[in-house]
Amino acid sequence: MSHLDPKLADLKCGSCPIRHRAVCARCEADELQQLEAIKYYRSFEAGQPVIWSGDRMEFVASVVTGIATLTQTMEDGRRQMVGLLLPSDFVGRPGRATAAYDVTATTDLVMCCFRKKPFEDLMASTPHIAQRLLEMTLDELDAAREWMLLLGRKTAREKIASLLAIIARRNASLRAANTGGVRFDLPLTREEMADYLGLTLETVSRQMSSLKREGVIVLEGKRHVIVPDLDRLLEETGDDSDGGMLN
Amino acid sequence: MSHLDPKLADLKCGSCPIRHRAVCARCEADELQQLEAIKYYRSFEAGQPVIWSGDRMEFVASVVTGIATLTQTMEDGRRQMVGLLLPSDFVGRPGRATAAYDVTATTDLVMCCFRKKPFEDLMASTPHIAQRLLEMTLDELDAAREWMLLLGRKTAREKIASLLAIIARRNASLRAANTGGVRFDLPLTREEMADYLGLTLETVSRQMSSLKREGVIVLEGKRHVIVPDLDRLLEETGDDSDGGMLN
DNA sequence: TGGATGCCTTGACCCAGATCAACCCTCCCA
DNA sequence: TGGGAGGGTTGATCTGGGTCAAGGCATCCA
Repeated sequence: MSHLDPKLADLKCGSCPIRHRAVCARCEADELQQLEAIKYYRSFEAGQPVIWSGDRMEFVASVVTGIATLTQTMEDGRRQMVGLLLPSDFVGRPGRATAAYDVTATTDLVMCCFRKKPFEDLMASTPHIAQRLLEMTLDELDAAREWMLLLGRKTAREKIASLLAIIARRNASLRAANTGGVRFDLPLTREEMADYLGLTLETVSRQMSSLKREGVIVLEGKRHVIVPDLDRLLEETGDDSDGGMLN
Repeated sequence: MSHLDPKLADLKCGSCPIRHRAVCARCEADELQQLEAIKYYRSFEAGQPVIWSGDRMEFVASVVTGIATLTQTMEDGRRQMVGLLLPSDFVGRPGRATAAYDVTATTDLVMCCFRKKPFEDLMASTPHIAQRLLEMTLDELDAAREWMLLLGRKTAREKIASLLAIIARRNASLRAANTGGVRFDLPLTREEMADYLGLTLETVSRQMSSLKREGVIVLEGKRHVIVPDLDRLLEETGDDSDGGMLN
């Protein structure tokens, strides 16, 4: 769930036909060749499960296009989303045999998979890859910790604003013409938003309505969001105004 | 905040006088020698800050003895603890110049520090170290995600029980004589527990009283906890009964 | 063309946990 | 030897967000 670094995202990876930063960034010819040999693509339709918690997991992968979610479920059905995988994000854990979370495609999804065993071997012999993965994992850890603050201490309104701000940031390219605003499609249903934010879907709906009523956002249909003034939205998140001090 | 692996924790690391698994586990003679050259110890008294969010951070480190916390604070003072560092846990991020969280010693604390720049150089030349760090970071990420479920979906009582269970697990060696129980000292004040669990200190106190009233725990003084029946406590956590399926 | 299904909204009510406040205990040191 | 600071408990009350329930609006097929 690390935030996209545009420089890395735009690296075209040698002969790899699709842009993604997961493992290829900075990779050199022979490493790349070895990666090519063990990689394959899989696609999923919106709504399909990628893997269930506890299943054997024979690969690690990175998202090429589309969006997937990681969720945990308690026996009584309470659900908490613990990660949102956007293009270039990585799933799977070298050294672990089974999946720890349910992974689901929320939109149509293409993933670039690497068979786990050869990937691990490759990692042992090429320090670049372990270092790159370490970097990405540390980004994810930071994102998870930011999310802990949200879950533990923010109000419902701040949670919604924070989620919108994150999606807006990842879609920063889609600026509304010549204004300080942004527009984007929500990739999540109200229920999925609730699962991510530790709320109920009714509360999500009410807070969206409230932000709309007060002009912080404009809704076109249920899913398309226009943020006329990004700073106004950021004020609602409860975060430090300076946007964080990562790196 | 990864959970202690007793096997690794007990590795005595070559000439390193103090047991900790942070970087030394499995290390070989020359790597070790290089690590030795850049390491030094620092100690802190209970309550002292180790570093503030935003400060320059010239080292990475692992906890040798004692307990430290990672916390985030919002401008209006709301606080959320995002990590609990127990002996053998690692702090700091190669490749980042400033600290992202407040780090505080909650008990007397000894840390084994490595100067950052030479540590990064060493990491670049010795794949073991990056891989070891990756493994540890993935453990922390899992722990963070488990905590997200707690913060987002568990009740106050389940949160308290979960925290007690985690501390009990890390102190599994201190089993109460010949019973299925465990005893340990709480390393946190009620307020720190609250900051960790996303609650207020009053709620923490009330739930502790309630667990005590119902015999799930016995309190000797404010801080010493006896868990007469660990399974009974685990039932209160809301978690899957099978204790998770890590690895 | 009409109902069924999925997704979303809104209202009425309730309750877990926050807030506000009083008080207790223990340790410290003036 | 007393008072004050730090930590903890408990009670009374309030409220944000959960729960329950009704209905709206697309889209999809029969």
